[in-house]
Amino acid sequence: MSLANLRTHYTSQINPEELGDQKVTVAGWVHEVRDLGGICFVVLRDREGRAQITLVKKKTDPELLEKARKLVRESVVSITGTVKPEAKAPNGYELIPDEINLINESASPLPMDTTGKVEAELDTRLDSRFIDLRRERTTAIFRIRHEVLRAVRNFLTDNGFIETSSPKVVATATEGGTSLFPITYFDREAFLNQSPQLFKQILMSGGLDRVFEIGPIFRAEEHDTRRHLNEATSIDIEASFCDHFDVMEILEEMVTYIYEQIIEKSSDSLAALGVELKVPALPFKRVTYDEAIEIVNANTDEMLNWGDDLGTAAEHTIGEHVFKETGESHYFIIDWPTEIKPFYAMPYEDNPILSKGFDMMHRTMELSSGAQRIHIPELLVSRIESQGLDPEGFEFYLKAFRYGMPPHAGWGIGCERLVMTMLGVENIRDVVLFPRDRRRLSP
RNA sequence: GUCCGAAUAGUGUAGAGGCCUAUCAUGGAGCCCUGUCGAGGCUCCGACCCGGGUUCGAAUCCCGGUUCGGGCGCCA
Repeated sequence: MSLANLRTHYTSQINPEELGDQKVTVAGWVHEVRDLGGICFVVLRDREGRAQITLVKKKTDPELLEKARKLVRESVVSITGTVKPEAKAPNGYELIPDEINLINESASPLPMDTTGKVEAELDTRLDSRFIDLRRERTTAIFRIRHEVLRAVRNFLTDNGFIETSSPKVVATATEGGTSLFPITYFDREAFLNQSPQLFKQILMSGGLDRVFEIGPIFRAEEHDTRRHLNEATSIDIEASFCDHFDVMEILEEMVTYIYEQIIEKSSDSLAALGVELKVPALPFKRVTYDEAIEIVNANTDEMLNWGDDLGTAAEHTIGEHVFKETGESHYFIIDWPTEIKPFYAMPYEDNPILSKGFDMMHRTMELSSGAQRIHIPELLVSRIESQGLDPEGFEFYLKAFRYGMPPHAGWGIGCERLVMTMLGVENIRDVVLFPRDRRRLSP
């Protein structure tokens, strides 16, 4: 038996002028039942919206009316009825039912409210994500995330990038720095990959020229903040015959394109979230590392020395400073000391204590980091060594540099941070369906 | 990891040693109600995180634990 007869239309597809007096079947969840005595309203919710089913006591089969009154909220139903244009009804129509098919009754009470009357805490919502997703606000976030990723794919594809995938199970640490999750790979130890970095660089040696990847990254850091996850989604690119400034332009253009696309395609979701988006102005301000240090030292009690990394407080100070000056949330920090950037960041030829690494910042947090990469094998080996790492562990990677590696550059941007900063969401877990953090491993 | 804070019906909350037989909202059960759209009215149901301690008496104070939230660190 086909289930196609359970639904002919989404609620949003019912146009009362076109479908007036016609029979339709809608399927979804019982959002609410409002029984006024002589008249009873059932609100059915599907992914696209809601429909009001109206049963007038005097005109309805008593059995059907009783069935409607007894519906348990959040049960799955399929309802067939006649579309009746009605100015008093939400969306300008209501459905006069012939048949109410109770497909799966919900248990009661619900783990949380779905109507927006009583807020639930994030932890409660994540424990019952399936119910949380039945709330308009939550769905809106994930609809927008989908459009963000679609915009990324469109933009990068249109700019000559090929979508690739790199392994998530790897033999060795990719970059040093962060801790990795060890796993068992048959009889060997392996790790979950922290970044596609080394693999996308190898693809440059392979001549793919411009690649991108959207995929999971794993970090075993025991961080405990509103903007960190142990499993995140990274959007990465790598491009040959480019320097860091070239890929910074690609990055800022991509970000503005995404904002434009979300405004165009997701106005309903933005409205549900109460967010009014402003497209960032191009080009993003370039702040040098030296200027960043000065801003922090001039505006706070903190005294940073040249060579120090920028902490959370420093990032906020610089972000607020740039925002005051430009009215923009996005900016770059460039010309970082080589020593505090990863080994693969290219030092400036004429001043090797500075690197061609950059960070792309939002007022509130770091969104992306990138660099022109070292393409010269000898230099790469000496940088690996000077960061206290063993080049032998990187042989699979270094090999690709000895047989014709073009100069190249790239970046990675955190998908969740991009979405949360765009929507003004305060906790990164809000923009992940099933977040993995220091404590949460289920659901 | 560390510092600060919190934990009360399914959900969100009030509560400052006896006023607690624990507040309110939402929810659930039931009744009334013909235009609701956070419907309204009435009745009922449902909770003090765990373990010690102080006290005549603890939801309330103290100690330990657990869990959650926030800041910082680590990191992107």
